[in-house]
Amino acid sequence: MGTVTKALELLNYFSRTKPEIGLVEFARLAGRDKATVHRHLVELEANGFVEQHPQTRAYRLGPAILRLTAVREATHPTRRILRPIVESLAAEVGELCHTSLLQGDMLSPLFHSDPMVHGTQVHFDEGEMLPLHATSSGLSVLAFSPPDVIDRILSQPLKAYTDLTLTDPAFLRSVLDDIRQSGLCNLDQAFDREVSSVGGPIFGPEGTPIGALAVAVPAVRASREKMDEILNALRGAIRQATTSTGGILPRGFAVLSETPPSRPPQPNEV
Amino acid sequence: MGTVTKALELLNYFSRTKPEIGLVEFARLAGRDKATVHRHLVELEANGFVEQHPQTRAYRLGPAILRLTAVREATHPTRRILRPIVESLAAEVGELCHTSLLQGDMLSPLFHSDPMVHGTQVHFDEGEMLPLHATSSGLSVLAFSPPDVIDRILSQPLKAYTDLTLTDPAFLRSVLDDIRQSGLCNLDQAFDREVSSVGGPIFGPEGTPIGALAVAVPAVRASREKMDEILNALRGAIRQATTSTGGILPRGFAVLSETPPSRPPQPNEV
DNA sequence: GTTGATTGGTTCATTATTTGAACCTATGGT
DNA sequence: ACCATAGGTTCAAATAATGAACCAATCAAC
Repeated sequence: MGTVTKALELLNYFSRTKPEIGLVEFARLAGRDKATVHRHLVELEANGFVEQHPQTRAYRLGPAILRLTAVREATHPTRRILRPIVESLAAEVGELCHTSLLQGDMLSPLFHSDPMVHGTQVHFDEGEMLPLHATSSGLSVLAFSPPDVIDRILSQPLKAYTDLTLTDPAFLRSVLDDIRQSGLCNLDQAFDREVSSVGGPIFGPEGTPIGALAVAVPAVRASREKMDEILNALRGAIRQATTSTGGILPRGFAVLSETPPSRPPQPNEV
Repeated sequence: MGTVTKALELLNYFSRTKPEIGLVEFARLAGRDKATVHRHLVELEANGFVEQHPQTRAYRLGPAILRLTAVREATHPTRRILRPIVESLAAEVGELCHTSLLQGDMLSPLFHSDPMVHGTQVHFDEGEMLPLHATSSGLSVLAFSPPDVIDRILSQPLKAYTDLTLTDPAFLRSVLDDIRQSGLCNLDQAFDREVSSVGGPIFGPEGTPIGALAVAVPAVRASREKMDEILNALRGAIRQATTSTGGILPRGFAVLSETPPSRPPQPNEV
């Protein structure tokens, strides 16, 4: 592992619940020597990726990332476009909805929207990366990814996040086949013991997935009817998210998402 | 210079006008060997800081920065708070308004808003860092910075961006004194030959500047009356930006910004 | 106060990583 | 068929990263 990666990995320890981290704690988290971590933090700070609280001397994310986001969004406005789609989907189904972008072999959460219409909410941490094999977002992305990606992911050890996480490669392949049929993935308590989720892929300009859109529902509220309703709403949001970010839906996908699942085809329809 | 810095500096070559950069061009820009740059890009890509266009193989900013921005904004919502302030100021004065955050000895642009009410606009590149000595934003930040920072900045060679850039340390110190009196800085064509600008500091929780808010006006439109009007509007925006991001105005500053410059004091006023 | 525990930070000889000239391959233009 | 330019790789030489030990400051308990 290169020095650059070691330094950049430090940034991943920041999260919504841990926005400031001290030197010694960083060294513990990263399992590296204090001196090494300090050098890395100094370099990150010099480049504005972290900044130091003047009093506590703890480190937090710096202004450089905000500027870089502004630069990327100016020409490639994924975030600006996806936000209203996520928000209106969340409002429509009344549940927490989130979107994430493919980053290597994980999904990098972009943001979420929680309409807060129920007493219990799903906890969602924007700092936590999502695995491809154990989330509805991840599996829906994987289903439409090139075969070599699928082979690579399924050949490595698959971590079980709960007792319901699917870890058998052969069974996962059959799940991926189902997802390719329906276009979406419904996963029950595979990543979080109390959450049932529905996810679908957002496609890029080459017709391959660049990210995902998903709805997370507390398992206690996840009735069959509710999940069907969410699946329908999600289908539309997926289409919209893909086309408005400049992506193209793969051939089969467009057809599937045109057909409302519960509506029988009309004979005279054009 | 450490390896981490060399890699991170590559990200600074991206800008609104240059959102994708190829390997060889990167090597030219950075003045480093192609092999070195390639290794750095591979590491940045592995961490999601850049991604590669599948067809052209050019590199662009990656999804990791979006996630990190989301994490920072969740607990430290500078961007979300400053946006409406910048937008309403831009609408009020009818000119391009921008905000930037202090990052080391430079200002890192956060975003800008252009109301587009005139035929000519100021060009503003979010990718370009702003120097402290040659911009109204920078000088207003410098004026309220600790003496050791002022000494450090003024003792290093000061680049002249135009023939009107102030580069004499002694004269700059007198300018800083004036800025401390008025709270704001009005600078004419010092960074861009065709732009006149007015800037003021945004203060952090310790009463030291964390960034700046500024209005940029095409020099041809920069009449005395217009600039005075802008100065007044900016004063209010500065107060609002500082307090709503959790900062505190330094002692003298609060008083100054209460007093409209062109209004004579009333004798019976409390 | 004094002690001890914890934190941020630094030093420098040892060690491992980064570096870059040369090389390979693919593509596009003439 | 040729040249120019692009992305990417190799491996010995050069350089930068590493970490155990050390220093200083802070804080809580006694």
